[in-house]
Amino acid sequence: MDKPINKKRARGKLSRDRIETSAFEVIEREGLSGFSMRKLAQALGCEAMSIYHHYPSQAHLFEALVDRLIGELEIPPRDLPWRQRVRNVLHGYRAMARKYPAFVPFIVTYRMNSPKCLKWLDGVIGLFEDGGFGRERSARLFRAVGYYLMGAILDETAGYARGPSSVTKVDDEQLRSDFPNVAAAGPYFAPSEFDKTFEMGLEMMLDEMGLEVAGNGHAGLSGAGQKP
Amino acid sequence: MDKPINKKRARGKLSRDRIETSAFEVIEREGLSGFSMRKLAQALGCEAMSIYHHYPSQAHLFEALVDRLIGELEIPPRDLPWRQRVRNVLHGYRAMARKYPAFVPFIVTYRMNSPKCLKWLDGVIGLFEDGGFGRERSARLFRAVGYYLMGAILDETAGYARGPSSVTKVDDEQLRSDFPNVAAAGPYFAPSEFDKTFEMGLEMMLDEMGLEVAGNGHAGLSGAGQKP
DNA sequence: GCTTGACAACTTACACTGTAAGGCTCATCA
DNA sequence: TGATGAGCCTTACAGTGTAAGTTGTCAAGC
Repeated sequence: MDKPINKKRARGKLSRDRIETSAFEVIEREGLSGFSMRKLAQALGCEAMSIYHHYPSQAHLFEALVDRLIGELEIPPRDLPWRQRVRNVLHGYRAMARKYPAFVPFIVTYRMNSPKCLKWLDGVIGLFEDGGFGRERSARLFRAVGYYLMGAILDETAGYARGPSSVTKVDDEQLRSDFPNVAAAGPYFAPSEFDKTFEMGLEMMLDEMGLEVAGNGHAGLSGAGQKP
Repeated sequence: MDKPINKKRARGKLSRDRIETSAFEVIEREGLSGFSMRKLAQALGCEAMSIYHHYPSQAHLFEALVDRLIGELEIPPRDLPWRQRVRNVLHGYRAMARKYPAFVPFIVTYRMNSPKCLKWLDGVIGLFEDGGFGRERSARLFRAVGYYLMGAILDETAGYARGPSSVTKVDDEQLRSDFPNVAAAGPYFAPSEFDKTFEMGLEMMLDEMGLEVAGNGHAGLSGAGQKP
């Protein structure tokens, strides 16, 4: 009774752009595990299989989603202080993650290999090399800072503050009596504290790297430092 | 032709212990997304629905798996130097993750709230409080170090070194010419470098915390330091 | 030994998933 | 005008988690 005789095909209705935009919406609305090609199709007003004319598989679609997000990120210009450039890169990534929280679990487990993603990766690693640490140390610092960033966005979007995902629950009273340290730390795990905690950890790592670059004090200002 | 007339029920064959052990095996063999109740049942030599007599849902089963893993972790004794205690906790968690790499994506997105997990959490937060940072700083340092750890085990188990998960691939030649920084950093992203990179980042964070605890030098030896 | 009850396994069934294979319609071009 | 192919739809299949109901098995009480 829904669509009586309207057999007209909606030609040209779909496009990669429209599909991807809808996909983000469905993912955020239904959650990553609640997403399905059929729900996406419904949001688009088409049949599920129509999407397969634009992407050969769901994996290809998701890959396009990552590409779109990473493609919007920028590498901070070289005329900024080095430390500020690193901050900007991390904040940019984190902002993207917080814009699409439901998609984060996919992002952090996705191994990027598309040109768009590699270009961004190349820029970020280059940024670390600009710090003058040399190839090896740059690579490792990039990794270490990346670990921190991935863990942070994961916790901030899918973490404890969203409530327990476990089925067996411990109520507040028992928490306070049996797990006092957790109870005491609880307030600092709240979403309102995310920024402050993230900055603290980030500046810790930057301090260490600054120590290294400048030899002693907290410098690590700009451009390419000394190479070993 | 498989089971001709053998209608005998295998009573008491199943147990939570046996199911969980098999579940870990199936997860590691088939991957997290390849896991299913039916495959688990097959590994156990029973029907899928029989498992539901021991766990009301797959979520409950997975929760039990996390509980089992976390339950095996230990809080390092207080007579060890503080810095060593932190190292031990992180190494313990990381070793667990590397033992069940396919399960890691679930672990890092799981919000623990069972008594067993909370007990461990309480111990770890308490360990940070033993560092003498005070409640707030302890909570934030716990979080920051946790971010680093989660990101690390995620990359080491599900990360780039396992090969790209993307569908569009860039070959090595193009990588070297178009993304030289990535190509140069590549060797340091290999699994053989995991330990070294992890230690570097960990010691960086410990150094910062040591600086804070001791006031200046790299100390932060043992027990409860001064509280602000 | 026989009956009874509860427990632990099995059977069936349903709504949902991704997607392979093929069909239909229409704009474009020869 | 007829052919082509792009763009969407239909059908179908093997897989998923799990609700509901059934049946085989064993221990306890008579």
